[in-house]
Amino acid sequence: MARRSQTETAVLGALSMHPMTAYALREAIRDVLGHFWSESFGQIYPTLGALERQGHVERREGPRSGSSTFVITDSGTARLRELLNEPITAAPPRNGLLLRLFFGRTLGVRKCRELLLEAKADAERNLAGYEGLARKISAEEKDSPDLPYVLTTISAGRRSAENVIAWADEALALLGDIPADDTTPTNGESS
Amino acid sequence: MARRSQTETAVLGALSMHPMTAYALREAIRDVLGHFWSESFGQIYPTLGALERQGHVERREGPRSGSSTFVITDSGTARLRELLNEPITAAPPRNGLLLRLFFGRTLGVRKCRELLLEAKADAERNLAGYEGLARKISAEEKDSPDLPYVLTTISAGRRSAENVIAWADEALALLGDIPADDTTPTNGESS
DNA sequence: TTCCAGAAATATCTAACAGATATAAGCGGC
DNA sequence: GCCGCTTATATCTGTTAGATATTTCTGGAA
Repeated sequence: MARRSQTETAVLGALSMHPMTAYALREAIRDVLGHFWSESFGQIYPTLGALERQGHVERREGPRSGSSTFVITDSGTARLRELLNEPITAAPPRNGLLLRLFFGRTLGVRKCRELLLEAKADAERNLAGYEGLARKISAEEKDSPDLPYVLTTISAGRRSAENVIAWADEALALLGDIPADDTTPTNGESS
Repeated sequence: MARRSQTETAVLGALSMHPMTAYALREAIRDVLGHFWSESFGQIYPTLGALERQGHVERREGPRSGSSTFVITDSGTARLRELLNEPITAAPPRNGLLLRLFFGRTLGVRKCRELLLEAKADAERNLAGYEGLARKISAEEKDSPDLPYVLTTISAGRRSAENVIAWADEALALLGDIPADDTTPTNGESS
C-alpha cells in the first residue's frame, strides 16, 4: 500500500515558508521541525528531483556556482494541501530506553537507574529549550497567523519533556525496592 | 557508525523469556512490547538466521513439519546483556500529527481540530488499555522479579496517553480563537 | 597575496527497516 | 471432502538514516 513518502510533505512544507537550497532545507527541517520531524540528505535530494520533474518546485540560480535554490510552485502548494489532508501514517514505536527497562532484570538495576537519570537530565535540558523557544517565537511572531499552530507543536514538546521527568521519578521509585544485586550487572567486556 | 541492528536486541530479549517459533516471536513482540517496540517479519527471519550462525540461538523441532522453535543459548544470553548495555540509539522523530499542525494554516483550522479530536480519542482508548494491563499484570505476575520493570514501561504508556489528552485540550483552546474560515487555504502564498 | 582551515553545499551509497505478499500446512465446521 | 481460518515460513520492494566523497566559498594567518 501507498506507503507514501512523508518526506515530500515535509519538503514542500518547508519550501512553503520560503525558497531555499537543499542544504538550507535540511538545516531548516532540523532547526525548526526538529522537535517532531527529521529528514536526511539521502531523502531530500531525490525528493527535490522528483518534485521538480512533477512541476511542484522550480530550480533557480543558487547563491553560488552550481548551487540551486528551490521555489515552490502553485501546483506545489496544491500538492502540499493534498498531502497534509492524507491520513496520518503512524511511525512504528522504537523506544530504546523502554526496551532496556523491560529487560531490566537482565540488564541490572543499577544500570537501569543510570539510564533513568540520564533520560531525566535530557528531558530537563529539552524543557528549558522549549520554554525559551515558546517565549522567543511568541515575541518575534506576535502577529503571524501561524503563531497559534506553532505554539501547539512547542507545547507538545514541553509537555512531553515534563512528562518524562515525572515518569522517571516514578520509575526510580518503583525500582527503589530492588536490592543492587551484584550478580546481574556489568559484564566487563562490552564497551 | 555501527548503526547496530536493534532487532537483534529485541529478538534475543523475547527469546530470553521462553523458546518460540519465528511467528510466535512476532506475536510476542507485538503483544507484549507493542507499546514501545515493533518488528517486522522482514527483519525477524534474517536476524534469527544470523543469530543461529553465531551460535546465540539454536533451532529445534517445531510444533509441526517444517516448523522451527528457537532457543536462546548461553552465549545468546551473554550477547543480550552486551546489547542491552550499548548506548541507546534514539529513533529520529516522525510525528505526522505535529507536522500537520505546524502547517495548520495551509491545512485549515477545521481539519486541525478534527485531527486533534481523533488523537484525543485514540489516547483515551490507549489509556483504558494501559490501566487494564497494569491491573492484569500486577495480579498475574505478583511475585515475578520482572514486575517492577514491566510496570515502569506500562506507566510510561499510561502517562504518555494522559499527556496527549491534556495537550489536545490545550491545543484546541489555542486554536479556539481562529475563525473557521472555510476557504482557509488561501494560496495567496504571501508568507 | 597566497595559503590553509573550515564552513557551505551537492550528491551518492549502504545497511536497516516496514509492510506487502506468496505459499503452504494443519484444523475446524459443514 | 471442501472451505475458510489460523499458523507458519520466507522473500521482495520501497523508504529511510546516516556515513561519506567531493567541491566551492570565506576568513584569517603567514
